[in-house]
Amino acid sequence: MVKRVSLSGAECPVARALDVIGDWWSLLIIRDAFEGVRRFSEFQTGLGIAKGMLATRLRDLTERGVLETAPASDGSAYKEYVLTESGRGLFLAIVALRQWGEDHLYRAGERHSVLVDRTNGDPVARLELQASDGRVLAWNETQVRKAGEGAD
Amino acid sequence: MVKRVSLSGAECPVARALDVIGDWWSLLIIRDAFEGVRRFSEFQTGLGIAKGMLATRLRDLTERGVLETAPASDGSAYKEYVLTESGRGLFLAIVALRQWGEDHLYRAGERHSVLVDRTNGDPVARLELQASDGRVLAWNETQVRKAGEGAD
DNA sequence: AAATCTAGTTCTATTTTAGAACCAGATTCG
DNA sequence: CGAATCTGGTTCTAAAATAGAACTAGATTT
Repeated sequence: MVKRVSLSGAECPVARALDVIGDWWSLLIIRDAFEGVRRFSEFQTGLGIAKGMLATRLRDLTERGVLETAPASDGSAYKEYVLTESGRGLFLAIVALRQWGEDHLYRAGERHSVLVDRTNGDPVARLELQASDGRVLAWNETQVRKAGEGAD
Repeated sequence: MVKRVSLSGAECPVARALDVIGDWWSLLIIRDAFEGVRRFSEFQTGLGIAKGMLATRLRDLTERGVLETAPASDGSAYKEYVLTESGRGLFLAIVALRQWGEDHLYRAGERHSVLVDRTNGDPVARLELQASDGRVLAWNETQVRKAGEGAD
């Protein structure tokens, strides 16, 4: 066997993104990082993940530039894992998954957490895809232009 | 061993979403479905996925309500896999991953495919998260309110 | 100084994956 | 029509990933 397929050379950005964060745990780790989780043990108990898995995921995400380590903010000799600029860029991907989950994965009456505006506590708006002129675009009003075709 | 952890009962919508589409191949299958791929063999050659994997992924996604089967549109006796309403709801999640990949996973000069407005060929705008009143919100201006806290 | 906590590493059993081989029914070719 | 081929799988095996428990070194608390 050749080893799990790598998509890191793909010309499709979706494939490359999944190559970095497309496994079971990575996006959950990143979600927790957005909510302020920083320490190994916090990730571990919060996610219920095996310590070995967590250690390799944190290492991989750090190597890939999504997380970075920093000295612990409480002054102890331990380290913390925080999102890099690149990692923070995943915010909208997580919000999009959240909105899809809210819409399709809860039965009526079932509760879920809600993403709110910190200044006033209101739920955030739904994401929308817009054209360059601001029109809202549905999925079937778009198209993928392959690399190298037309203007680049 | 207990078997791969299930997140289907989580109170976090992100976790439930990942329970459905959080594996290696599902989002790539869905991405291809958005681009018009419908037949088993099209998915198989396009993705380079093993047939066994593809068969179980298509079955799982169908059971979970992301895809549905339909008689082949060319009149043959075969069937096709098409996105359900729920599956089409994943469009923005894929767009968000695409934009992140474009921003962070290509070196200068490397080409990638581009999502464009079908009516005029212009690249689509970047996704933005807005507050209920339309202000653009950054990740650190938001907060997750746990299920059951405050208004629900 | 002893006890405990943190952040891992290592080990094993089980599950998942990749890939090849096989197969039945549908379709095309001669 | 019958033979060859194509489609959409299923089954098999070996390799890799995962879960979970046990162990450990260094930091911190008592």
